Amino acid sequence: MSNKDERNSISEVTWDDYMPGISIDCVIFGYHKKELKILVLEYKKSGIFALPGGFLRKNEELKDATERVLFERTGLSDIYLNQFHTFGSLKRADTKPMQSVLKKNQVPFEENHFLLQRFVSVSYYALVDIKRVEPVADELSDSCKWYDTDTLPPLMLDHREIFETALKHLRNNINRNVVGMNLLDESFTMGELQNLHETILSEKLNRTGFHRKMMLSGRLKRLGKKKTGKAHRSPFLYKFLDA
Amino acid sequence: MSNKDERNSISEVTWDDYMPGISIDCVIFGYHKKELKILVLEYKKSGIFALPGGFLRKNEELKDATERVLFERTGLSDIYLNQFHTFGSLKRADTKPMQSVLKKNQVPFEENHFLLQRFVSVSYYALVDIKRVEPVADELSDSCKWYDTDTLPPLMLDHREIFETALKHLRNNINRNVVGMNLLDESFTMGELQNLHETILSEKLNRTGFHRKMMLSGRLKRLGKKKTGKAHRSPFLYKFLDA
DNA sequence: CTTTATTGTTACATAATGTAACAATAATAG
DNA sequence: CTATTATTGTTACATTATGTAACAATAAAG
Repeated sequence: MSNKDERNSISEVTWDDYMPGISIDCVIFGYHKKELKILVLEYKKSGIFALPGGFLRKNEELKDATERVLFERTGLSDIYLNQFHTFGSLKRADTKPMQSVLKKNQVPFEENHFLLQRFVSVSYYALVDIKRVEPVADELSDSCKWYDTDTLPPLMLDHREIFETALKHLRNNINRNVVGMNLLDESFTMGELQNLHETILSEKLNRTGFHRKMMLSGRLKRLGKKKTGKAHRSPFLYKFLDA
Repeated sequence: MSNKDERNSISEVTWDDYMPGISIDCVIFGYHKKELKILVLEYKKSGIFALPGGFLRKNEELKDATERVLFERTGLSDIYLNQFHTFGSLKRADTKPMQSVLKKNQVPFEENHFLLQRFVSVSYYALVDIKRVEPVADELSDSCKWYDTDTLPPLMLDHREIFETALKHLRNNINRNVVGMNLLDESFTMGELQNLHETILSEKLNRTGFHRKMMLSGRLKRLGKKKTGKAHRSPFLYKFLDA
């Protein structure tokens, strides 16, 4: 199960192998106990928090680069990915946070260090099964952890805006089954699916209407019943038909 | 009315002032006589067609750069703009078409000429009133013209894919009033609005249903009647309330 | 066996949408 | 002036989707 060693193996690659000016940022959503969470990095002792990100190699497809970044942080390689926006504000040109990070890491750097430039960030959101993820921090960070989206720490640069834009797109996307397929177990009860929708939308939904809509959508297959051990009728299990 | 002289004034700016590796491509939609059109550049005598595009200056906001590009091609500065996707395929790294363009233009170039690199393209679509546009070609092109989207010439690199993705996003966006607001005159009849929707969607719509839906949406204001000179009841004029 | 909690189902009201018919009216032809 | 024609605005009704409440089923606990 553990592939942490293989990850972060950028040793043979130098900054020269990367496209300048282009970065990739990822909002990695997970779901557990009625809470929507994202992965956040904390840079070593600097109190600076950031979204997981990376850069594009000169001979690499944009999507492949994103999958590589995601693999390095999560250990997963079959992840649902959605490119939702590219951020190019001049606010992003402020290199002070990254200078502070490099100092804290005692990395010697010149003014023209690769990390100290303006990056235009192509941003993706990802949906993952939180139980399959083994978060690993990158070289400059000492933690990569799940944070409840309701209580995020202050994020560096425009990363808060990136997260909020991602959430907006996720909410618009919630009717596609990929959302359930990647955030829930393979099989789930109708109640669990409704809880997921309510958490993402921050809105209570009507039980009967939700049930009917899901069944009429034709995207669910009903499996057997699930013994919950609770004192009431046992619910059916469902799974998504492939998109 | 003519501001063609002020446009294309990049004389004081050198390639050094631009971010490397990042380009901006624009799908500029217009509408005339039940036809959806886009602006396409033809490079001088090379038979190579491309979407209007440009580059991002080092001290420039991404959106400002796009508005600058649009102003240079159309002369308009108050344009509806939507960033819909960023294209980073390795297919884009093929510099042969651009080399051919430079040769045809008798521009001497080295292998490391700014235009001969891999660009990641941040792409926008724009909606404009075709009557207000005075298309102007750039230095390397000899024409910038409207083409019916049903009969586009073959486009360079992945520009065909960029156009198709833009059209998909426009179709999803058609219910926002910006679509009508920027592609039609300020006031229009219900029939003209329906024709626009049908053209964009490539689909016949029901007249009664369309009329009712538009009126119930609360986004239209009914003005006076319009004399058409035709032998039938004269239609009302409508305008969009501000979004 | 009764109670309790939650799920599945049915029923009915309301709203949205599809479709057809009809009424209004501006120009034209006689 | 009247009838005709073409297109628009409106109304009516059927169909479908959605909101809401009531009821039936049932697994565990008392």
